[in-house]
Amino acid sequence: MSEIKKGPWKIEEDEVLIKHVKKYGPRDWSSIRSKGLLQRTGKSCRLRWVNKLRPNLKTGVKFSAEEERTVVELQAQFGNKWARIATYLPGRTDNDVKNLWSSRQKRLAKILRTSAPQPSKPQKNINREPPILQEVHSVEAPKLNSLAEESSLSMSQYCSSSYMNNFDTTNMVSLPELVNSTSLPFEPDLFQLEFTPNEKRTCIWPQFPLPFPQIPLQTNFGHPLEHQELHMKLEETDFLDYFGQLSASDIGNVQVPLVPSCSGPVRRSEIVVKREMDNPVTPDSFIDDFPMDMFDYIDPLPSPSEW
DNA sequence: AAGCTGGGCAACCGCAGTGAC
DNA sequence: TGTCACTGCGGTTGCCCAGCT
Repeated sequence: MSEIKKGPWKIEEDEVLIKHVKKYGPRDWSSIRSKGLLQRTGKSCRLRWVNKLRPNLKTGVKFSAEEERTVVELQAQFGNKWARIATYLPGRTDNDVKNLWSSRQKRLAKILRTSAPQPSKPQKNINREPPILQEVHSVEAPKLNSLAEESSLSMSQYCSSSYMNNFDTTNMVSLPELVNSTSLPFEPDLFQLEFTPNEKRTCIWPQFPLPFPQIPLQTNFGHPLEHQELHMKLEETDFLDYFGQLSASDIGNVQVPLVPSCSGPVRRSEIVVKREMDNPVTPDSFIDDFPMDMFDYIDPLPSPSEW
């Protein structure tokens, strides 16, 4: 048997493959080699067909913002089930979706990495904000990208964000933890942005008793908050809107479905707004280029101006 | 102009599921 | 029931090219 050929496909090879599929349908991939038609493995032939030769593919067409949003939402829902996600995007292959996601994560990681303050020694969750919040404080305005039209997000998107996807249910974060800088559920490795697919993910707010713990919240803006005040402010934010008509005391063990909802408007992070004041950049350009899940993460926090 | 870097993309690899025997 | 071949999927790698220095 001749050597197995690898590497880029030639036009002639494509033609042979197309002929085979026309004749026998998209199957019997192994027979292509056994018949001596091509020196490619069956797997290689199938991959070539699925990713490049199949009809109705959007080859060379960039993902639209809508498609990108769909990918983000479905990834939150299904995890890294690229083939499954691709079925929701006509003309897109699992490889396309996978590459898109990979690029997106690289882009985000770079934004976070390049803007991160370099600590002299790693400190583990001591008197610090969640790392992501720190990054957001200092991040520089990136260039625009296709996510530019992202302007409103829901709390459910927060729960379905890729950040949250980093956590197994064992890593669920409570709201008090989120706002309490002395108790952090995050690990520095979060910035590796490696995900743990988990189809049954739910966003659980374990034991969210109100009023909040008697720990003054020390923000980056130097505004200690008493829990009652924070409670009041949180109620004013639309983050509680997510929970619909639940009273605050009902929120103790809410399980939030990960399917993104179309709930009401959610403001951009006030933290980002604060930072914009410190480092004026064009607001839109600053906001718009962030991966939407970055805002997902920080949306629930109340506005410093409201404190 | 040359070298470097990063993003996008195509293709390969390894593993798992499934069905035929 | 076990084995094998085939197929599908997700992770990873490597190439190409545009933009930057």
